[in-house]
Amino acid sequence: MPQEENTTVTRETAPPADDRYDAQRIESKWFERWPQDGSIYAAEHDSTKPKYYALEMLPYPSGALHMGHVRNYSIGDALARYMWMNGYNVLHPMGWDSFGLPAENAAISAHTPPRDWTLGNIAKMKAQMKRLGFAYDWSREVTTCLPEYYRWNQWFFLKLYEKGMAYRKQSKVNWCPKCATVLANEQVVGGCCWRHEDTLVEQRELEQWFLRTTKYSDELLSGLDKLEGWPEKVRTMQRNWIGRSAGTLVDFKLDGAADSPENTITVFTTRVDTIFGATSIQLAPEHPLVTRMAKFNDPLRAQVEQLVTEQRKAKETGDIGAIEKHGINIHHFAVNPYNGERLPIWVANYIVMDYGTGAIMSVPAHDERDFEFARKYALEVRLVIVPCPDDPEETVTEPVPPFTDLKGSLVNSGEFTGLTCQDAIAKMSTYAEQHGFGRATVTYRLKDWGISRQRYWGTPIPMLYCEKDGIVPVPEKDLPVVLPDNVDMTLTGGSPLGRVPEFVNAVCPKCGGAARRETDTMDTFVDSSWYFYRYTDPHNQQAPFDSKTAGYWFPIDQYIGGVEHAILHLIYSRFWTKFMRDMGMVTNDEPADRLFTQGMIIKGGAKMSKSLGNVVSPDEMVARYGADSTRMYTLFATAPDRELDWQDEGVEGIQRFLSRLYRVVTDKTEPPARRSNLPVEDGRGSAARTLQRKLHQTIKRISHDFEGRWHFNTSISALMELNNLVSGMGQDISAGNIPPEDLAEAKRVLVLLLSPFAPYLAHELWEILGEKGTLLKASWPKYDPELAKEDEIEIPVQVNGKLRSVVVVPAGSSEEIIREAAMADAKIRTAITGKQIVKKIVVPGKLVNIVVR
RNA sequence: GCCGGGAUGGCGGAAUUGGCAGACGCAGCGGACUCAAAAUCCGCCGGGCUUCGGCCCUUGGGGGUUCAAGUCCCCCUCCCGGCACCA
Repeated sequence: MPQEENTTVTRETAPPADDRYDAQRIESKWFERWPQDGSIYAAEHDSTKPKYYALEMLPYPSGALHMGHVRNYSIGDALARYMWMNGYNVLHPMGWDSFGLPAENAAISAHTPPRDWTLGNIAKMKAQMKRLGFAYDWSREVTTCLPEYYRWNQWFFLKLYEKGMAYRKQSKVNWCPKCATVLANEQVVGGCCWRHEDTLVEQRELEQWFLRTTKYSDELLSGLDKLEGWPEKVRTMQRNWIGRSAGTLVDFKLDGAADSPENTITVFTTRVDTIFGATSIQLAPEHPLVTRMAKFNDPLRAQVEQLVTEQRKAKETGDIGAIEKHGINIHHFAVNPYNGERLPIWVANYIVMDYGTGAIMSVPAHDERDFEFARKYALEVRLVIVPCPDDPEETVTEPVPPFTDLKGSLVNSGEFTGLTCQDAIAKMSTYAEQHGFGRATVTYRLKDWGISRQRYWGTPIPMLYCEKDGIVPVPEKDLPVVLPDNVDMTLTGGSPLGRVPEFVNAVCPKCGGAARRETDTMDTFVDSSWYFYRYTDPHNQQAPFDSKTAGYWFPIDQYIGGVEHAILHLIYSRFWTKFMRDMGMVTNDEPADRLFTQGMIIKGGAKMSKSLGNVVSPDEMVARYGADSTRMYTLFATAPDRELDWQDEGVEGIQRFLSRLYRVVTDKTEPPARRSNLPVEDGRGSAARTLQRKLHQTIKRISHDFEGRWHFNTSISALMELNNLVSGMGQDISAGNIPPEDLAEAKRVLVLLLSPFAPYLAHELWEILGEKGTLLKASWPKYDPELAKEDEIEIPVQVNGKLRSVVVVPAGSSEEIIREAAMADAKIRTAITGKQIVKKIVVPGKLVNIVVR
């Protein structure tokens, strides 16, 4: 075919650019038009409007956004936009959790200074966020690795130190050999490092800085009950983590030894009521008494060491719950202070040192583990609890051990015989206290937070060590202690900062003599524990933030992020808020009123990962389908809290939908000047009424989704239904069955409802419709419940619970009318012919069921 | 072992209070447009039977409550997440 002809054909058939939805054209146009600093999304300083603080968890600047981020931020952005349209003064900020190990690793492998690497990544990711059209006020951007921010970490550390909430202690700590640093308990997952899931964590003895999180153990726990806007799952995880356990401490004296603290074994038990059934004492292999006794006893030491090794191995591999119980009888005895009985002391592999006191009383009759152990070594099983039946008539039979039920009463228990278990626990604890050999106590799994890290890329801990004055805090006026540049990062052990003399060598502020700087840096979870307060007052030079300003914005109305932070970040943040409250900096008890945890994204049944090669890149999706389609798909594929199974074809589907919507809104078909079929009375024929009803129903559904369940997948379905209806009404429109103002209203509403999900296209269409005001602050449409109601409804008619017909009646019809309509229906008459009607169930507005025999 | 969440067409999922199971989308099939293809538009689309009127089965499995169960109750299987000899 000749070249010229071909060109002509193309010109004639290809529609002008504006007639087709062209995501790239529209998105680049609006990208240029929206200010780069996000100033159109700025919160108002002084506002009579109600406030709304919408917050998404800030990312670590790894170099590129992944789909999980896109999902997280698409949810938050839709919410923020919805709130703006509802007239709220919205705070919607973003920042960078930018300290941390990957920057150091990059420095080693790519010879790029951590700072350059990090800031470069931030620039890339910020550009991605802007391209995706997220509505952030960038003037409030917080970057935790900059001195403007981390100086306040140091300031907080000084305050914590002043209040005795930060302290230094020597202790066994978790050490990840790959990270070459200490980890908090929260960062150890199944015995392995949270960042290196194949690397076992070692135990090392080190001097560390700790924050006294345990001061708030009780409040952190009880506060969970009030956090009704948090997922039950997260609250349960935190409860488990805090691990409160009420029990009794009981001192057992070593038989035949001098009366001294070292010769006392304190056991922790939640069931002191069973103590008359104790037949041995079990110690953890690492218990101090065991260490002492084994010191000059080589055979025993060898045996104990084996138990220790075995226990550690089991702990590391996570099988501690499954190891076979065994132990060693060390041929010493302890005295039960309640009855003076001598109990043999054993060392057992199922007793761990880091819970309770590392010593238990073994009650085989009333504890499954003790029972298992006792059976192996043929130890005595002595019943001291019998069941209390609910029905007093029931005869009490002797239980089969191990009987662990708390619904029982005591037997063979001296003066406590006859008491119920609950009563006995209280009375026996008091008894122990009165006689000086024990007391009621509460233990927690939650430990103080070790924050020292032997790494470079973190906040320097503002402390000095002076030969003369000991530990001396850096004076507030000398903050920030700036992280030096040009630090050798190669992994030779010890803190990299320790190899920078200009940093280490300092002057003692007390005596003016030489002092050494602390060379450890802070755990990066310190940074994220309070960053959201800084957003409210990001440029403050005098304080982390102004209390009044924070008081206006806090608590966060909605916090959105991944469930992987359910424990770590969210417990530390709650702790920090409580500390700041007690300092008088804030008045709220909790940082966030409501929390939402979005589901993971998977592809082909597996988590996206480089090794599986199933990673979907946001950049690629945006280039291929546009930001609107990409974002909208993450909301459409499933409800936001569920796992999302990624399918590229699904994004195409959304793109097709946006194309159809574009066509519907830009369609120029005008109704004829003279209207034909419009009834005079109510001004609306059935087609017009159908459109009107659907319009109001759609506004209702989407508004409800925002206010309640957040099932944006059904919001988008509703939008599709509305769009399908309008696009199928071409004939009615050209025939003049739809009043032009109704059609215009439908298009307007369609664009308004679209805007939280697909802001680029919505802005383009808003302009095409000739709307003047900014879409961002246009009013969210209101629905009229009357107009949303159906005029006629279909009532299914069942016979014996099986669908046999459907009758149409006016909405709101009485039971009587519906019954008659059902009975008059031909199909129903056939179905019930020759049968006896037993019952007719008519549920107005719902259905009819005729029961026949 | 304990706690939480889940299982619905070929696929992702809907069904808000016990009331027509399968909305919406994807894939597939058929048709229109086209020389053709893509794009777009229209129609069909859980399974089985059918005399084409319909009939029967179907929400992981088994039992129950009810006129009526995906939804409530009891038992069981599997999957995901958390905790775990926690004394």
